[in-house]
Amino acid sequence: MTTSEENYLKVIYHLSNLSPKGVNTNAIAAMLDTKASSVTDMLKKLSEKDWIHYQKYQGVSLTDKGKFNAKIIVRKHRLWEVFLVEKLGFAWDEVHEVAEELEHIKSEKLINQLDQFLNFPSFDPHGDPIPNAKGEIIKIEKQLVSEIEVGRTITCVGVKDTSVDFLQYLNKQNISLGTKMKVLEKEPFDGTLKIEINNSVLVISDKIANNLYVK
Amino acid sequence: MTTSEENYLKVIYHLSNLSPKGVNTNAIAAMLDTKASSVTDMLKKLSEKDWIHYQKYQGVSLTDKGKFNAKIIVRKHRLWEVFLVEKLGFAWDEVHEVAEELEHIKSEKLINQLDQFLNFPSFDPHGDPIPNAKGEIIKIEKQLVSEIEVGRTITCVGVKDTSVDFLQYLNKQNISLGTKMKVLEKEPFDGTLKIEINNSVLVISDKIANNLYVK
DNA sequence: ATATTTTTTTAGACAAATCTAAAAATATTT
DNA sequence: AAATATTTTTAGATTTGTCTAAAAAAATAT
Repeated sequence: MTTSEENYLKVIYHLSNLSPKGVNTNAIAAMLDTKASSVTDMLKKLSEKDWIHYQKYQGVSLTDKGKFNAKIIVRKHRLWEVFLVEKLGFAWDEVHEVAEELEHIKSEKLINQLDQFLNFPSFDPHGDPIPNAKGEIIKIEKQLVSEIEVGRTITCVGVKDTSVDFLQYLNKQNISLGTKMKVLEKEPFDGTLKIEINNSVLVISDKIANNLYVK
Repeated sequence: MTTSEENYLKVIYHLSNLSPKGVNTNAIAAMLDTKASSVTDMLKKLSEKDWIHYQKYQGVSLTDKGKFNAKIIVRKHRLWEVFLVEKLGFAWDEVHEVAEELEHIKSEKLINQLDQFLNFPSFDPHGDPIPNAKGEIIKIEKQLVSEIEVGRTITCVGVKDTSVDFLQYLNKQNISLGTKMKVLEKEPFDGTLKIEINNSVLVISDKIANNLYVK
């Protein structure tokens, strides 16, 4: 399995969660910052190897084999992120790029020993679940801040967007996994929220509220 | 710098220590398990980038820039080997292949944090010195067992050959870094040695004696 | 239902790294 | 010093993953 093939599988896996009917060529191209024609070429190859169901013009979905492979790549990515943060002192906004490279290292022993070394973590530094060696994932119930009714007290358990910009915004506001907050007020017009954090009041946009998972 | 370019630099670096006059195309091809014509192609490219001195038919040597880059790759390789052995419980004969992949991960922060995490080790699991971030290497005086005169007591400090076969032979004989031994007898005909290890006597071939470093 | 727009695919080209086969340069032998 | 052998390079082809431009299919709008 080449690095390129792995990247396609991973992207199809992530997009499948959003559009279970079938993933579009253009969506894949956008995620991988490449051209639709390149995607079509690769889809043929992945289909050849029985990792995706592919019919011209119909969008794609992962086969069981493909889904398992994708989960193992996600597992590797997230375990390396834990390693970078817990052991090497990286911040949560610094890990993605490096993990993108590390996830392609090919050694089952490496990843399983790493898992053990990290004490079999269930979640990565962004609150995303880490598949185990069999590809199984723990799903926890979590909601976006935007879905919480006024008055509830909640705990931050993850982020939807993992971009550097968003993570650094959260750093600036002293919000991290485990941070407790209370929804004070909701503006119906634009979805802006007033929340209480660390005994002070913060106004957040609907875009922020739509990218922060809480419980 | 591509993975392929990095592998060429590393091989030229290692071969330069053996033949300081200039490294041959064929020698590089043999080390990289590729064809001489492929090597020539790459040598032109590396020369283009000012990492090697290259003149047709004359063999190559590293420029200062090239040598520095090579040392950083070696640094990465050896640090990862330490990580695999010390933190993930790999045996010294299991680390090479994985480290060959890990050495190509591109992040200065990663490698310097890893260095710190490992407590700035000076030697890798095979006793080879680890260049620091500036590319500086500590050289210790070490000799091959084959060069030791009869009667001396010595300590194993490294291996020349790092192949799985050789390392597993040493495992089998309970020889590792730090193992003390005494040269009891030398057979002039074929270089076979009798040595005392852990209060028992072991006969080793000249090939073994020529690949074990001691002090 | 037809026209228009958008999405997807095809056809053909390109760059990187490799290969084979043949030519050129160098080294070795007689 | 000439003949032979070895090493190295060149020329041209191949593979992988990508690209552009154009064609085909599907979706949307009129």
